[in-house]
Amino acid sequence: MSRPRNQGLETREKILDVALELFTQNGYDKTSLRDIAERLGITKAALYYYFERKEDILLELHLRLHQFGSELLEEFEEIPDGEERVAAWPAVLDKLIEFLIGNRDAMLLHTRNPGAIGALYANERNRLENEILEQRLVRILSSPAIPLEQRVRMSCSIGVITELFGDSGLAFVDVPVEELIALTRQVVSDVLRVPLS
Amino acid sequence: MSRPRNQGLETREKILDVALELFTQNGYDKTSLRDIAERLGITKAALYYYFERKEDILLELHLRLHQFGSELLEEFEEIPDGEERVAAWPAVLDKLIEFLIGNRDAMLLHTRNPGAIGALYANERNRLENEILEQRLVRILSSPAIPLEQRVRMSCSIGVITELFGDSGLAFVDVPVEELIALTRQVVSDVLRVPLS
DNA sequence: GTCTATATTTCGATAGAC
DNA sequence: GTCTATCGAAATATAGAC
Repeated sequence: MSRPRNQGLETREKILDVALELFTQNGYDKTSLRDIAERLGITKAALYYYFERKEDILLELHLRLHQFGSELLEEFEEIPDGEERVAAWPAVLDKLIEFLIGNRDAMLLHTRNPGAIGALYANERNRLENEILEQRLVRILSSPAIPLEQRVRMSCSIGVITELFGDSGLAFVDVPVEELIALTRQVVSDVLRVPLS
Repeated sequence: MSRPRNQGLETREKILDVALELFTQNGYDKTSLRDIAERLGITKAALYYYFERKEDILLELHLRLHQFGSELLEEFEEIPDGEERVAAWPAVLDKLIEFLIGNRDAMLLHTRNPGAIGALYANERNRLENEILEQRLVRILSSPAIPLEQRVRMSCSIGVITELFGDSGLAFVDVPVEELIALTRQVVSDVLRVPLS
């Protein structure tokens, strides 16, 4: 029967939601704290109760993706290097597709604000996590246990997915999502030269 | 024997060159007119002699790409719709690869400044040209004379190229450019399910 | 064509009342 | 938790001399 005490947390989440939308739509630099505040019906100053700096809002949105990437890599790294990883790669792509569908805005935020995201490197925790994630992916794609051509194809497969569910998707808006996914998986299969699950 | 009177034009070109570099490197919003002026050894105010507004510099850089895209589309549109266009698509990709290699900065300018580029939509001429170019590409990729799967593959092939010569190329810096191009063409060939020239 | 000087605007951030 | 009011910095843009 107690009145919910989490209004603060709700407001904080709303700030992040609105910020994600505006940062994605209009760009981080061109989105002022005033824009965010007005959308929420509060004032600019109120935002400073929840976030010390504007950058901290972007940072929190960014670190969410680290979580997904890290978990995905962790699963994959448990697989022995070489042929087994090549065989397991399609499953990684499936999970990536699923994630991109559910987080289009979050992905757009990054692809459309590389400068602002890059500035987050000033944050020590973020820089460290980024470097580790990149090293882990590059290590996977640089393995001598996998032929160069196959590694290029693994990289290309990521490109195909990000393209179709990113900018280029405009031409196929009429195609049902499920059919588009099926076609994507088919193309990815050809890129990897192995059938998907 | 007459002293060249085109110093103005040369300065104008230099402004565009420096602007392209700084916009690409540091972002459009984070590049001030002062930055550009100082690099050229002139003052901020002098820039206003050549360009009425900062945006006009970006606009001129942008419209250059319209030229390439329009010419590429024009060639392709002369080909009869259907099988013949499917057969001609690989040649389009070759030209695209060649262009991307020779204009990496110009491409980076766009991919890294979607907000600023998007703001150019306020310019009537630019908005018109953009819409026409997009319509022309969408029309090509929407043709009922080409099976859906093939059209998706045509779209994906663009994605593969932009990916490998864009962000994802980091993992293969040690691979010679020529070899990387060869591998790219091989993957593109698989995506399209036709051999490249 | 280029300069100095300045007007004007916008934004991130802070202080303090309620 | 939210507000009003304001500061300081930086950027775009303009005016007018040379």
